[in-house]
Amino acid sequence: MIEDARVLNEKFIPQEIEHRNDELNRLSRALAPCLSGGDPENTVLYGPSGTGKTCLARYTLDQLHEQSPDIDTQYVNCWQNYSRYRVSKELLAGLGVDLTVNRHSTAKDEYPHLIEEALDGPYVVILDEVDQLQESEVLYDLHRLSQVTIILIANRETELFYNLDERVASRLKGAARLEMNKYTVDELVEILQARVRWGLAPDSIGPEQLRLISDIAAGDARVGLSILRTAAKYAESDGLDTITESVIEQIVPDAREELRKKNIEKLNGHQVTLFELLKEHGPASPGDLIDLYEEAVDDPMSGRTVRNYLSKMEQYRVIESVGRSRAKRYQIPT
DNA sequence: GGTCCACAGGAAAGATAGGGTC
DNA sequence: GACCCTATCTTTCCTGTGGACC
Repeated sequence: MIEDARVLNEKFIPQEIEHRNDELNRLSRALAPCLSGGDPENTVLYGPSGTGKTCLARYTLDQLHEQSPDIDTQYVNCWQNYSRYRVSKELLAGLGVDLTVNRHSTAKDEYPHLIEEALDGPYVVILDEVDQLQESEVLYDLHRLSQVTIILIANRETELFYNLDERVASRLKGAARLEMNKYTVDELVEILQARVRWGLAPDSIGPEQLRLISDIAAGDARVGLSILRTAAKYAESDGLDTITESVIEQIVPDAREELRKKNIEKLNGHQVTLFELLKEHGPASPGDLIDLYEEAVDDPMSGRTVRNYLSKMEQYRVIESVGRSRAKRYQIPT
């Protein structure tokens, strides 16, 4: 049934972007001056997860690079690369420079100079999940480099600017803004139809089943793709010719679990213990959770560190919190 | 309204690891 | 090998906030 598994992967960049024509045109226009030696605009893309922000940005950069191979581009995920050092390292890697060679003898203030030295023309970079950056100075560094154009991707615009250093925020206020809204059911059906055309055998899933997946995904293309991918794998392993509604309903919990597992893999041992405790004991206050954790492990981290862990786990969407202050409880998302 | 307590999170300092330099 | 420098992680201390209770 599965003819090209890559197509069903959320990281796959399609040949055409569906239902984002306006956003695509605006982003292309903002970057177009790169091609003529002009002054491109920095851009902020924001909107809920699964609305195609990353896909749109990467697609646009691929097109730009295709039109002019002299333009360097780089994608950096700030969730994994949250410090000034890590972002700079990725940006230098995009220019063919390995920062790890001099890692322990390079002052942070030297990073922008190293990037400037390595530049040989326009450099367009995507900073995905930029609201996860812990050291926003890197944005200040990049803003000062005239050859660098940045595309910032975040879930909420207000949170992005709220967390930024004042001087960085004021410099980015002039950047172009593109808001990406959730897909409608019809739009998501068409997006999934295209993936089915490219990646699955003909007639392996009908429009009614795709509509059911889109309904369940509630405008989130990432969830929709995960359900489609899991359903195709399930049907294939069971020797079925088509993905039926009962298959879809059966695998939805597995598809959601698959998405959660990807995030759990990013946790350290202490964080996994906290997750398991929460799964075992149900909703718990931070204080109770810390008590349980201290009983469960031989060499526990301090309460402050555990709070940092819980905060990070919430950002990973592995756990969620309800209530505030004393009424606050952590729980596993349903 | 005042007090207590739990919680969140910032700041500073300490510990550790590891590469560069002499 | 000793020392220096840097990144990263952790801990301690502290302040601010908000709910519960009197």
